[in-house]
Amino acid sequence: MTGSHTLTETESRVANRLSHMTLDFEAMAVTSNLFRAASAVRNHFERTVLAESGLSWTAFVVLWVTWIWEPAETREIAAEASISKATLTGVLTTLEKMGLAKRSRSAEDGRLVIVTLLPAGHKLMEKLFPEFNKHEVEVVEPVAKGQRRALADSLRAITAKIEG
Amino acid sequence: MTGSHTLTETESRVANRLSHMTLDFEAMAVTSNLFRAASAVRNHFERTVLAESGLSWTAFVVLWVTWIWEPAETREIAAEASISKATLTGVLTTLEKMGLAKRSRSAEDGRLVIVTLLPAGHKLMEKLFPEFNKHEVEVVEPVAKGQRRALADSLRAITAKIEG
DNA sequence: TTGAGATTGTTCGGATACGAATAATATAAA
DNA sequence: TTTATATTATTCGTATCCGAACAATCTCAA
Repeated sequence: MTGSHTLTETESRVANRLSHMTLDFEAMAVTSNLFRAASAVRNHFERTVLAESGLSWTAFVVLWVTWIWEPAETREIAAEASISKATLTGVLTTLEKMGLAKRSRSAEDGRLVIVTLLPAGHKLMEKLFPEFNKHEVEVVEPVAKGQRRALADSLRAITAKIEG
Repeated sequence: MTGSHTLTETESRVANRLSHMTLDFEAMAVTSNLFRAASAVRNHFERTVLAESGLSWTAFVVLWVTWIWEPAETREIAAEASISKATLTGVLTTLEKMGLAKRSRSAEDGRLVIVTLLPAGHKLMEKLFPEFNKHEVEVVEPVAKGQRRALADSLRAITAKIEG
């Protein structure tokens, strides 16, 4: 836990502040823990597996998506990486500066930009991704094996509901 | 889903790229969906409940933590909000500029900075938080009622494992 | 053919976001 | 008392991150 306060302590304080209101503490606990977990995992990955390559979390995700779907259109990448087009522009510039990926104009549609990995990008991902997955296993380890699919399903359901 | 590709399609592509490796797709699905969900929820909240107040997600969280624990030390707030001290400095400046909170030096320990809410901050949170919780309920709605506690517990376990 | 409307990537402005270095303060031992 | 060590918030540099405005391109109806 980041903070020094327990969940029940927080809930009781909130209840005091809003004693006249009916609040759904279970929903609160879900979103609250969702962000703590996402933030903790992201920082952990950036400080361990990704640190040696000098990649930010987002840079890695963009690289990964490109690696899987290449040649990939930027709009695809942005959607798959859950970032805006504006953000992707900056991250792609970073990846180009690092010599890992490159942009090229689409021949069919002059508006589109196509992204491919350079040799250094391929080499990096082939080394990095297995390590990354090992850390993913570690991260998920405290969740009982029989619970992991349910966890992924619940998270996917939340995303689908919002974005659907 | 943000992207146009299904999960199995992605997995099969990854398997092709790394057919010589043993990968844990279940762990991959958990972390992947964790970030999609967190990102989707955050953006949804920023575009709906928080948009009218002009608050970013982080600014809201900092405001909320302060509201609950006030008077609060900045190190407490940073830990509770899962952000670095450096980030908090900037966010607090924003909140002060908006007239919602204010800083003051601790009398006992000259190194510490104490944060309290201004009247406008109190008023805003009393109005905003119930609305926020309503959206939290909506977000969690697609997860079966009996599954919500398990979801929160799994997420908390992941955070604890990393930060413990 | 042309011109209105839609789509795409980039730019711009402003707000996070973090690690490292820093200055101020506190605490401890010598 | 003084000195070394530790702790705190801020500053600095750099990299996201997004919405809005923009220019380039495509589409399709008139």
